[in-house]
Amino acid sequence: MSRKILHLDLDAFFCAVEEQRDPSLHGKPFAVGGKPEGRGVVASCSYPARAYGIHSAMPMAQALRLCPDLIILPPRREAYVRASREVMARLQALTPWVEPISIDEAFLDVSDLPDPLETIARKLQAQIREELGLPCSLGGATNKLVAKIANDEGKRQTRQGDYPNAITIVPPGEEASFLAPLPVRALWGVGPKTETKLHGLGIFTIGELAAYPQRELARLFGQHGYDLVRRAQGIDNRPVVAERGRAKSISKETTFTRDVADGRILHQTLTHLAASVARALRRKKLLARTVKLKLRLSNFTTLTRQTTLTTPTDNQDVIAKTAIALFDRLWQPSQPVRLVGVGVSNLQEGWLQLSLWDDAQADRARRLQEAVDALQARFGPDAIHRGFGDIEK
DNA sequence: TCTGTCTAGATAGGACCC
DNA sequence: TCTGGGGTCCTATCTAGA
Repeated sequence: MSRKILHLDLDAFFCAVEEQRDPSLHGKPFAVGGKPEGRGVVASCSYPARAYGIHSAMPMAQALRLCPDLIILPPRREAYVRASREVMARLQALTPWVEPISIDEAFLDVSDLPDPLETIARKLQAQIREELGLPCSLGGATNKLVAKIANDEGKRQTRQGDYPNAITIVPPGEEASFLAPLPVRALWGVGPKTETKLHGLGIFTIGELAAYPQRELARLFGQHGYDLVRRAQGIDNRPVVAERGRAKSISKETTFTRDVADGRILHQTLTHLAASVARALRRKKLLARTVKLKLRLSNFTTLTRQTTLTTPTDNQDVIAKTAIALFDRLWQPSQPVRLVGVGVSNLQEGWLQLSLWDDAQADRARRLQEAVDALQARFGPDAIHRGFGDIEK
């Protein structure tokens, strides 16, 4: 018995939410994203804007050149998160097997429901449109990979200029033949680099990829080669996972409007980013052991440096000082910088040990730990070997 | 004490996704 | 000419310890 998997994608999601707030936007070319003068890019654009060749991730200045009348709206993330929660709640009411993959996409395993996939998809689409006023498209198949590609393909084939509201179902047994004529770029895991390499081998369609000797692809691409062939054949046994795991990393970065070569400004920016990362850690009740610095130079070269602390932290001073120390070792004074970023990884649940202590003990331990962190940030990770774990009550 | 081998973890960068 | 931000995963390389 084959599985019944749906992939749901909210059409031009940010724009659809903006249209709810201001219905006069309907039918007009508009985009949500950063300012054109501030190196901003398009996060989402309306379907009338797409008719001008505008697409997401395009620099806003370029979008404006393609469509001088383009209306530009700043992103309102909280509104999108609220709308997304409403949608996910509808999906979870239908089945517990819902895997959100981003703010506007989710997989559903509806194998337990008696109706055919297409009927389930139509009901869901109508419900989300009627109850929330949001357009969406769905793809259905026996696995996640084909459902997702079916949805992308269905949306691509609908008429331009309006929300696609597409529903595309691939019946069991037709996975490989559905995929075969599509370009390799349509396959998950094939980006610009892999696409170029595959073209170099004379592989342009998924069907050609599926028929290519697996051993040869494995030699050229390693494990990735095996995975590519299996995907090209429409094979994907991954389950729909209802619970998403804890975050593995948290990062904040910023691109300057103009490249910056002033060390003082760069240090200040790193301090602000570190504070923001620390706030995110505390909000999620997490501690991090690894601090990572990201630097992008004028020529778009991206450099990263990271270091692992002996004791995990959510202290903004420790994160800032560690990031700045990494930066000072990497950056040559007066070198223009396009972007700086601060990230943390190696995350663990925060302050679990303290749950057994009273408030005064917890407070003393916290202050002691912060002193340890500060010394470590100043003198390096090896400065103190007796960390939190050795502190006696 | 020195050297070689294996392994695990840390690090840096690349590719990809939305 | 231009290329955001926030993630995940993979690979190659280096290093420290057994």
